[in-house]
Amino acid sequence: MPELPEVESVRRSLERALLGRRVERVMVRRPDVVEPPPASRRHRATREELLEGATLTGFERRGKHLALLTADGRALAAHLGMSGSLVVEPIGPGRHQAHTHVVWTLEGGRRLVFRDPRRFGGLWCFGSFEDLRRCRWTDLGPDALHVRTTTLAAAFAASRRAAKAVLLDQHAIAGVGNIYADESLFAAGVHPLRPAASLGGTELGALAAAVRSVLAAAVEAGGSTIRDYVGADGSPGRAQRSHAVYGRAGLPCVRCHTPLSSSQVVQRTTVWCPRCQK
DNA sequence: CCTTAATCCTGGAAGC
DNA sequence: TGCTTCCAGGATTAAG
Repeated sequence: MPELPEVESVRRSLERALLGRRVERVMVRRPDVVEPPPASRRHRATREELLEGATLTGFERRGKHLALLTADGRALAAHLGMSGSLVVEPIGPGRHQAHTHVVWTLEGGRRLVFRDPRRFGGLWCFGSFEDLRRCRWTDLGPDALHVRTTTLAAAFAASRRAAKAVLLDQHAIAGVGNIYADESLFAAGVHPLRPAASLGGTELGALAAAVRSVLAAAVEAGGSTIRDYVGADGSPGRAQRSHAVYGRAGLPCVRCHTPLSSSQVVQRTTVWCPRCQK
């Protein structure tokens, strides 16, 4: 579900709500969504490893990956998969919502909850941000929000795959998923099936600029809510209102009114304008 | 390298 | 109304 803009929106509201807060207690309701540190892989993660007693001092993101950092150096990696959410909410009476897997009770009377119905996401415990980066982030390409034309050009030149496949490849550029790959390709006028290495300098510049501006605009709109995404404050995003192609197969192109085409590309539903995208 | 298909899951929507 | 099928913001793995 969440791509870079959704994860960045969550990061920002976690920072706003939780920076400097202390975690009083952690409750794990589904241990299998949590992976303990590499040194103690055969044990379940302890509450300490899940940040109990720690003061939250930083919220970092690379691509679609989040890291929660604490004053004493502990670090928790989070990935939201297709349906995951991290939400800060008041502590109320009654049962937890379905699929609430981990609950952090915070000083000051609120809690942070990790929910993930499909459980494609997860949490990974580390003793330091260094360890987290080494274990979880080394294989990620540069962050897509600020991707440089030269970076994109190098990745495209080195590949014999379709343009959309390279955009979706987190090793090449981190953060672009199915929605924003289609939106960026449309904004740049590039057909999703164009061989990546066939793009010229002007096209690569346009595509890199499109990736940056499409993602930045979506961040500003609080991300896209297609089905169930909510930010850390529980509110849905608004970026879906400005989608030009995603979810609009068969509808008229916003630029030229030609009906949008759709098919499977790299196993993902892909929508493009047959006239605007060459 | 590259692509394809299968896999991990749940739930909402569409189809009959 | 109820049952079945398909589909979904992701990512890894094995097979060809």
